[in-house]
Amino acid sequence: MELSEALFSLVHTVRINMKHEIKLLTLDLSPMHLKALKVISFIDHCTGQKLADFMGRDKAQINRLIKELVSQELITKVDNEKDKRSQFLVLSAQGTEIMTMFKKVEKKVFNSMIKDIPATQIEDFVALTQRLKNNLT
Amino acid sequence: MELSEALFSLVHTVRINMKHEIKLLTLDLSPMHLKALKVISFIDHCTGQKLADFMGRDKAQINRLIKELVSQELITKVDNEKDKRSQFLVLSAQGTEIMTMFKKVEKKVFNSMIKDIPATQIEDFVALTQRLKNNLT
DNA sequence: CTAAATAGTTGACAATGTCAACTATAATAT
DNA sequence: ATATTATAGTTGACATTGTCAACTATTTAG
Repeated sequence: MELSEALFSLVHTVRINMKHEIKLLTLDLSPMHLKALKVISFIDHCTGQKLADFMGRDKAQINRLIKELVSQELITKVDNEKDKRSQFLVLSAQGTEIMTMFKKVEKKVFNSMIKDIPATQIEDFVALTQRLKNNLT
Repeated sequence: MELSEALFSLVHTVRINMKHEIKLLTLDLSPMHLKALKVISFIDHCTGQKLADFMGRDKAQINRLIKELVSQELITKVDNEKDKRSQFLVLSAQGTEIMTMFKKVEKKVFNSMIKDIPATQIEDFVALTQRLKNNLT
């Protein structure tokens, strides 16, 4: 089987599983909001612009998304002293809690995925994955 | 690095690259339409229902998507003699042409990704990818 | 210091996604 | 065989998400 097909097929299956598990959490959060929260927690000193760039979306939409996350008290905006045009997005206690739940679910899915594979083999796999990524960026 | 992070990060980078390359094709086709076309060419004897299931979307939306692809003459509907409720979706010559271009772009991205990796290592990688997938389904 | 670039904001609108109701056909259980 | 239930597709109304262009405030470059 081709690498492209194998890779997309795996990720598709992972996504289906994640989607199912996340539904069980009944988070009352749309997929976009959850994804944004994830990216905010992932990117160092995340701003609206960085979020828009990473998600490959229009900044208008991202701006509204941020407003909603702020009004839901999942994130707060912190002034950037170095650049007064922008503000940093940081998770609130509640936002952090949701990300913790999310990561738990992610771990559950990935653990069942690697259940019978030796750790060294997974380490090699991760190493190659990173190498492949570096070839593109 | 965690497997989940490595995997999502790789796929994210691949998607960004693919998106960029596809833009250069100036296909005049929305992302959804292209994705649907891809799934139709991928799934054996694809019907509207199968397409909706695979894409994890509402069948109402999928139905409209199909109508548009038909009116753009990228696919045709073929009656299913075994089940008169459903019709098979098949690519037209033009739809096939677009998929050929798409696969070419995909190959280009993946080739630059694996450029310096021995073929046997890629084969092992693909094998493990499939094994991981089977652990989830 | 001026001009160009960047971060964010907003309004208007377009594309995508969802829900519920409906028809036609098929599968299942008496 | 027929009544019941399930499935494939279709449609209208509506909700969410995504895009474009114009604008302000700040920063950077010439």
